[in-house]
Amino acid sequence: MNQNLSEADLSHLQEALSRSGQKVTPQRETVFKVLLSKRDHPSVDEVYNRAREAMPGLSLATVYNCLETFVGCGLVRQVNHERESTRYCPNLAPHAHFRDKATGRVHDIDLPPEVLSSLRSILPPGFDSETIEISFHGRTQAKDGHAN
Amino acid sequence: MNQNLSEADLSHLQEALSRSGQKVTPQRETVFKVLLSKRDHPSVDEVYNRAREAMPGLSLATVYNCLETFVGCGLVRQVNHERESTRYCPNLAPHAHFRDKATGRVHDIDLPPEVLSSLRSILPPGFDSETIEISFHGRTQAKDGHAN
DNA sequence: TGAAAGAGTTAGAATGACTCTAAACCTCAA
DNA sequence: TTGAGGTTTAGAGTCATTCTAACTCTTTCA
Ligand SMILES: [Mn+2]
Ligand SMILES: [Mn+2]
Ligand SMILES: [Zn+2]
Ligand SMILES: [Zn+2]
Repeated sequence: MNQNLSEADLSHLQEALSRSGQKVTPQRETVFKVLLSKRDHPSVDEVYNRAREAMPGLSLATVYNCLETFVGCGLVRQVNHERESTRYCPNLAPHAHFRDKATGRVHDIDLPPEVLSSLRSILPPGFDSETIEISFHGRTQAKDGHAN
Repeated sequence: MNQNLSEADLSHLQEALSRSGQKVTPQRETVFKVLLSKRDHPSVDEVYNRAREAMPGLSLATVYNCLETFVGCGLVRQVNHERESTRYCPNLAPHAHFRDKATGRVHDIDLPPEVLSSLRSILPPGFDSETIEISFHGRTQAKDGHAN
């Protein structure tokens, strides 16, 4: 949970921010690192709590601001399930989400191109989709075993 | 927007409610009728406003209660898009939702069985899904023409 | 050097969809 | 009649999120 952002991750951040005229700041680095180091779709509060370990003065408002900024420049995706609080996901590959009814945990489900296009194909003419959100809800067999 | 519930719709309501030990009431009939008569995925407030035309004394709390009851006995589905307020849908066939970026309107998109099963097939072993939610977000060509 | 500008951060207030509470209301069956 | 239990209701409460306005930091250039 410590260690700095890798050179590659930092330039990814740098790149995406400057593309929309914004700057890398210590707060943004910290929040981004939190998202990358444990990809369990944390809520704002979870991000806040984790980030404060590295940067105790960080405010909740800033965490909201950073996350909004990241979403705006395509660095992370928001994940919503029903009316629960919004979670954040730095996985930029096309994927669906599976929420485990029992634990509340959210898992990434890889979305193969052919499934994605079969989905697009159900849209009638005249419907141009920019984003698709797919979320499963159910149970997982408890053969987990790893921390995370 | 007036006219009573058809015999068939009323017994559908009756049936579903009694299956879970609950009763048909004038409020539930009114709210259910609102959902059936304009299937545009209204929010709670929209349902409330429409329902009060037929039943002026109806309270917002009761609308929340009725809708929760209907969801509980499988008469309607909740539809969420990002953090917007929850909308309600009486279409029980498997379908996805398309939200028009420009108008905010939500459209039903029919979901063929083969697409549904291709979706289920992306789940790794051990993941048992009870519900799938699919929502598109984008624009529609304005060749509408009908009221509703 | 030393304002001034502008982006970013912060604490706390405000918002709003939703949920809860407790009293009133109904219906039905002793 | 009475009362049990489901339903409805107004209003209070909750909580994630957004807004506001003051503060800080960095950059620009007189
Ligand atoms: Mn979702
Ligand atoms: Mn949705
Ligand atoms: Zn994800
Ligand atoms: Zn629908």
